[in-house]
Parts: sequence; structure tokens; C-alpha cells
Amino acid sequence: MKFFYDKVSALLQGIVSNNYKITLDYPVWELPSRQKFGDLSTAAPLKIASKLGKNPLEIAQEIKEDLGKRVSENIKKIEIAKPGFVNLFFSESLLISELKEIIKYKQDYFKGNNNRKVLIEFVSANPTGPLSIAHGRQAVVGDVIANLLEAQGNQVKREYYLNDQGRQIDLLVLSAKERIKEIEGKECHIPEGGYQGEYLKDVARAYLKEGNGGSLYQFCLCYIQSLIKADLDKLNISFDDWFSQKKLIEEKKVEEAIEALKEDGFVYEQEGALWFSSTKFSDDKDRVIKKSDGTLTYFASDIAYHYNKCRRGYDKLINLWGPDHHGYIGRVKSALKALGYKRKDLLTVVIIQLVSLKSKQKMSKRAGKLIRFSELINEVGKDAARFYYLTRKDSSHLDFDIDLAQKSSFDNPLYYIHYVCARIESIFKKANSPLDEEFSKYLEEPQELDMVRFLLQFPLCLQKSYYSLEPVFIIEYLKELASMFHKFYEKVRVLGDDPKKTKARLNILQATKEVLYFGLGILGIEPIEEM
RNA sequence: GCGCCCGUAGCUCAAUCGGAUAGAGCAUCGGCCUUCUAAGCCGAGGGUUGCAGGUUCGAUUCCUGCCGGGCGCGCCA
Repeated sequence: MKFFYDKVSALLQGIVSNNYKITLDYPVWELPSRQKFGDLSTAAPLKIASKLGKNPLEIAQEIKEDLGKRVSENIKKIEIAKPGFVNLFFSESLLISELKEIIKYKQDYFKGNNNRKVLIEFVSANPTGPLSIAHGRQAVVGDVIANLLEAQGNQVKREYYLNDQGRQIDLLVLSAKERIKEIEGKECHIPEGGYQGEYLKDVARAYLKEGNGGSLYQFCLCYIQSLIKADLDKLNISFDDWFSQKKLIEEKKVEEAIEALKEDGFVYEQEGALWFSSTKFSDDKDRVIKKSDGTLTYFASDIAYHYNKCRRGYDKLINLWGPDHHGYIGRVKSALKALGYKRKDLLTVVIIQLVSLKSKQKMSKRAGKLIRFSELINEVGKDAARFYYLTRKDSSHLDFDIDLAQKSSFDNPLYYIHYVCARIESIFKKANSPLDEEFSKYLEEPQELDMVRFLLQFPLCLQKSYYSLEPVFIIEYLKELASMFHKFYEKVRVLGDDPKKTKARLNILQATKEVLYFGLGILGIEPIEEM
């Protein structure tokens, strides 16, 4: 679909007054609070004026006259505002004809036509234990970003990078071994830096019962991977692929990548170790890829992993990492450039900030242990967990308020949104009159047109989220939409005495429902038909 | 010491590549149910945007320097 504002924008872009290029500042989806400034606004006169040393109001006047001549049938009025804005107000017929498009095309109205092959890698928590609440946030944000990418028409693969080799795994297996000893009544010493968690006792017990003397390493890995999968399943998140680091190493992909770097002269030896000269790109210092004891670093396999992603033909890579990895971005990007993948926006790393829990009952304080992600889900449920994980920007620390998420009252924004679904469904159940094509002239209340305006801005919200990879904007939009709907509901009675007006208003409800359901669909949250 | 994130109403947060009167929700106070679900709506109070400069028509936003908070700076993964 070509979005409404794209169409209008295209309409206006043909208009260049005396070679002034007009850029459109508004609308954005926050518009209702600024509605007096019009449906579209531009500060172009100010910018042009400062360049040319002219009076901005005179330039605004020129633009107004030029626009007025060319798009009069779709524009109700054009205003000039100090110190040099031009504000356009759309005609009602333009707004309503677009509302009809939403009702006609339904969910397809919001879909984009990008077509990139995108690989999004997220969570990728070490398989040494169940997920933490911070991983939960990465999981939800990653899943929603993937939904957004898909809705914009891209081919998306969700991938989990499984660090199934290395010291952490060794420590895990050693710790499990000690737990087995413990169960067998022998002395038990969890190694320095090992894993103390209760779940390892479960692993040990399960191994003794069903392990049949097989590889403890294999058993631990499978067991814990299934724990992680179960946690993700509670959020309704699944991955297309679990990419094994071990396999990468066994298949000599790391050596291959190092060879490729060597060929181009980006590798050197010093003090018995092998270094990648990442400072030749945009890193602070060079990085070791093979240690002096001959083993490879984690970074080396990460180079190979990203090399592999590119060779699989993806033209866009997105990684979601925790804030402890931010220092890592430069070296991975450097490696990709060194390997010949120079496209500037090839790799985007989204840093997801940490999560803390807030609750009056001190459920998180149990003997200083970290609260497990699965406990959180059990407390608040899938939809509330998904919703609240998305209420802050990726780059902001999130304080998860468990009490609020559990509340079924009006200060819980998810309930506020769900209440819209319930009210709409309830009206449709009682209405039983079909939608009418010829409703345009029966929409005249300000609340009705406000609803239409706001609904038409939803694609802008989607685009904003899409380009910034910030799902929070959809949350904010839906909260605003809910607020507008409840106002509309109070002021304008849908099922009234005038059947023409009723039909017209049912059209608004229908379009609201399409927007709401599409938005919730992206967020992975179920609508509720009855409350 | 260096890098990243953050600092906005009593609390939790918004504020569109720099835009117009810095907005919501909670909490507080006051109104609205014989009518589509009051889990809602309407109204009031509440601000020197951490501090000090700079850039310009215009700064919460950009730059510099401080103050305060979080995280990271390995031949760990």
C-alpha cells in the first residue's frame, strides 16, 4: 500500500515555489496535541530565509499562494504562522476517502513493500542457565522488531547464536559433575566461577535417571537449551535457527575467516599472538584473534559468524546486545569492513539496556538470588510481560513495575487499551447493521474527525518504529489511540436514533479496530473481545 | 583515566533529523452512570528541563566544561 501521507507528500513535492525545496515537518503521529497547527506543516520558509537573508513571512506567503493554486480541492485552508510556518488543513472529503481505504484493504493497508533479506540475531544468552529478566526484554524487543520488519515486506530470519563451546560451558559441565557427586553422597566442590544455581541439581538428577552414561556435555546443553526454549515459548517467541558456535569452529569456518583477513593484510603476529588490525577501520585498538597458547578468542569466532551471515546472502544484519557488549560493536563492524562488506548500514547493533524489577512484595529478594524470567511471566502473564517490556526506548533503563502489570484497573495502560477492544466488540454485537459506503456526509462531530485524522497517522507511527527500531512508539500510539477512542465513545453515541449516523460511526469503529488489531499483532499481544 | 546510556512535575515517563504555549499517566482535590461496558469521561493544582556557558530567528534536543546515577573498558565468553 502507498500510505496516505506518502501520497499527500508526493502531491506537494511537485510544488516547488521559485526553486525552494519544501520539506514537510509534520505530520507525525503525535499530532492531536498540535492540531491547531494543521494536518501538515512546514518550517521551510524559516530555513530558506536564513539562507537567503530574506523575510521568512514573505517566503511563506509565496508558498501559500503557490500551494493554494495547485491543491485546492484537497486542502481546506492554508495558514501562515509566526515566525514563518506554513500550515495546511486537509479537507474532510480527503480524510474520509482515505478512511474508506483502511476499511477496504484491512490489514493490508498497513503493509510495506521493502524487500530486504534481514537476519536478526537476539537473546543469544549463554546456554548455562535459564533466561534472566534482561534476556526477556531482548527476546520481546527482538521479536517485535522482527514483526515490524516483516510487516514492511522484508524477508526476516530470527536467529539465536548458541555459545555451546568455551570456558563458560566447561564450567557448567564441571559444576554439573559436582552436583552429580553430591547426589551420590560424595563431597561436592563447585569450581571457582562455576554455576551454583538450583537448576543444575535438576540437570544432575535427570542425567542420572535418563543419561545412560552418555556425554554429560551433550546432556547439559540439551537440557538447558530446552529450559530456554520453554521460557521463550511462554512469550510465544521462537527462532528459525539456533546457530552453533561449536559447529562453526569444527567446520573450520574460523580459520577460513582468518585466512580471508590475512589475504588482505589485516592480520599480524605480536608477542606470540595473532592480531586483527581493527584500528585500520574504526576501532580504538587492535584485537587478538588467536592467543599465544594457540587457542582462538571469542572474537575470532564472532568474526567468522558474521562473515557467515553475509555469505548466506543477507543484506541487512541486526543484532540485539546487552549494554555490556557495547564496546564490542566497533571491532565487529571493523571485521566486516575488512572482509569486504562495506555497506554502511549492513550491520545495526541495538543495545538493549538493563531491566530492574519494582514490586511492593519483595519477590526478587530471595536470598539475594536473581529472579528468574519464568517467575516473572508466571506473575504477570504473557501479554502484560510483552507490553511492559516495550514501554521504554531500547536505550533506556527499564524499571518493570510488577504490581502495575498485575493490576486490572484503569492505571494499567494495557487494560486501558484492551478496554477499547471490548467496547468496540460490544457495540458491533449490538449493532447488526451493515457498514454503509455512503457515510461521508454524516461525519461532522469534531471527535469523529479527530479519530479519522489519528487513524490515518498510524502508518507514520509504524514507519517511525521501523526506521528507529524502537517498538515503544507503537505502544505510545496505541495508548493515545485508546485515549482518543474513550473520549469519542463518551461524546458521540454510536448506536443512536439516526441510522445514517450510526452507520457512519460504525465505519470509524471498524477502522479503529483494524488499526488496533494490527498494532497489537506487531506487539504480539492478543486483543480481548470481552472484559 | 577512556567509552556508552541516563538526568524533565511529588512518582513513572513523553516531547517528530533544533520548532510554535515542555505533554501524558499515577498520586491529590472537585464534578459526571435511567442511555452502546464508569476498567471510562470532564475539570483544577503542580516546571528556572541537574548546573554554567556557547552556537541562532528559535535549545529539553546540538557543542564545551562541571555535578549526580547506571554499565563497560582482558591474550574472558
